[in-house]
This record gives sequence, structure tokens and C-alpha cells, in this order.
Amino acid sequence: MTIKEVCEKFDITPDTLRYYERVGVIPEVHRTKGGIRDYTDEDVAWVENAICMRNAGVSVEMLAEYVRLFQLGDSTFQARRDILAEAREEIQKQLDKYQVTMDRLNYKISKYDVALKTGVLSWDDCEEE
Amino acid sequence: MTIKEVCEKFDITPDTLRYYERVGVIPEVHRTKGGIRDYTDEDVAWVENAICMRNAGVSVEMLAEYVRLFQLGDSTFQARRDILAEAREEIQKQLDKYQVTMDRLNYKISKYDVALKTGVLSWDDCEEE
DNA sequence: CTACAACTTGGAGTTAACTCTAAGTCAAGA
DNA sequence: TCTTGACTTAGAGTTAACTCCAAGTTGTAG
Repeated sequence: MTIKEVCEKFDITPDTLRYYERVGVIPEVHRTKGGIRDYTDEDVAWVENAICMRNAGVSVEMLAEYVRLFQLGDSTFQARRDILAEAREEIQKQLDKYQVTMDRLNYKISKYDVALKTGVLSWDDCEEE
Repeated sequence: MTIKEVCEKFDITPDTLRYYERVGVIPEVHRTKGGIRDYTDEDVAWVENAICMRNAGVSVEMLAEYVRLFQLGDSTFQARRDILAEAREEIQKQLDKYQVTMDRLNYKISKYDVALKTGVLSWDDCEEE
């Protein structure tokens, strides 16, 4: 699979893919004799994983550390599990914050919906307006 | 309320608070005669709102636009509602992504838990390892 | 009144994560 | 073989959101 095909599959740029490889967010990708990247299914799976993790804000640094440990072999199971657990905690915290913000936004939007009918915007509790 | 007190209340730095004011993420804060910031309850409510929105990744630019419209008065109800709705959509998308990543992480971690007992790490489906 | 810590400003510096540029290499069609 | 477009690298540039700095001002404790 060429870099272009992988880019189209995941809607990212070649620059980002090469960057991910360079900083170790994914392992080194298989190449043709000429030195052109030729992604195997495994390479693509690593890309998919990286994008999924990045979508949830997992840092490039953490992903690279995971890949580094992965390449060290089976003796790093515990360390890898620890990283994943750390990522999960961060994501859960983020999820909670997002939920709080969603609640606040829903409340505010409902107030604006009333305001657009009555012409008056009013908050029940401690809001800024 | 002094800038220090507000910082302690929300666990942020004075630099961040001044930055928020400078770029319009919050309206101009009340001052003492000497020019020192003296946050009113309303100022503090704006800060709280800004932090909540930033926690969910709402951009500084979007928050500043909301404040700008707010200061233009009641004729901007619709525009303000639109911004909030846009923010809500972005947050919902992000929430969905986070959930997908959480599911993947939970799956991987459970595999590592098995591996730590059996010494063998195996994926049922299309994973990278 | 005098220290002196905490505040002020404008502007420069930092960080993470890309994103772009230049100069060169590879490969498929005429 | 030649052309042309996609690929390669190293390294520089960009962006958002802070974060720090220098130089000066305010206000409180002694």
C-alpha cells in the first residue's frame, strides 16, 4: 500500500505519516527496493491505532514510548500495560470534563432558545450574563 | 477578588488569566483606582465559563467571538446561540472519538492482563501486534 | 517613609504537533 | 530513453495556547 493510499484511507497527509514514523509513533514502515514506503497490513494497523489514540489526545511521546517498548519484546508487557492504563486514565478525565461542558452548553443553548422567542435572556443560577 | 485568589480558585496562573483578558476570552476585568485587577463575581463567572469551555477544547478564538457578540447586546442572541451550537457539535464529535478510543484501550489492556498471566499476548482481530 | 512583595504592561519565548520547502530520486507512460 | 509526477530526506516554518521576562507601579507592614 502506497503512502498516498494510506493517507486517503485515514484522511491525513503524507507529511503527518512520515512524521509519525520519524518520531516513532509507528514502527519503521516496509520499503520497496527503491526506498519508497510500501505499507503492509501490519503497518496500516499501527497507523490506524496511532490515529485512534491521537484522536483522544494521547501524546505523540506516549505513543512513541509504547512502540519502543513493543520493539523490546515480551519482557515489556507490564510497562506497556502501564502506559495504556495511564492513557485510559487521562482519557477518562477528559471525558468527564467534556460531559460537564456539554451539560453547561445544553443549558445555555436552551436559554438562548427561550430568549429567541421571548426576547429576554435570563439565567436561573450563577452564570456570567 | 484579586488575581491571585482567582488563580487559586481555578488552579491556573496569573499569566493565563491576563492572557484570556487580553485576547477577549473574558471581558475586561474590573480594576482598583491604581489599575490592579479586582474581579467581581461576574468576572469570576466569566473565568469559570472560559475554563470550562477550554477544558473541552473550545478554541480561544471561538470564546473571544462569543464575548464580542455578547458585548454587542441583545441583537446577537441568534449569533451567540449558533456559536454555542457549533461548540456543542465539536464536543460531541470529540466525545464520540474518545469513546471509541476508550473501547480500544479497554480491549488492549484486558489482553495485556491475560498476557501477564499466561506469558502470551494475542489479538482476536485486526490489531497491530 | 521605606521596604518589598505583588501587581502592571508590552513583547518575546516555549511547546506540541504538525506542515512546508528544497533538492534530489524513483517509476510508469510515450 | 525521456518526461513527468510522486516519492524521498533533512531541516526550517507554522499554529494555538500559553508562559516568561524586563522594567516599571502599587499597596501594605514595620
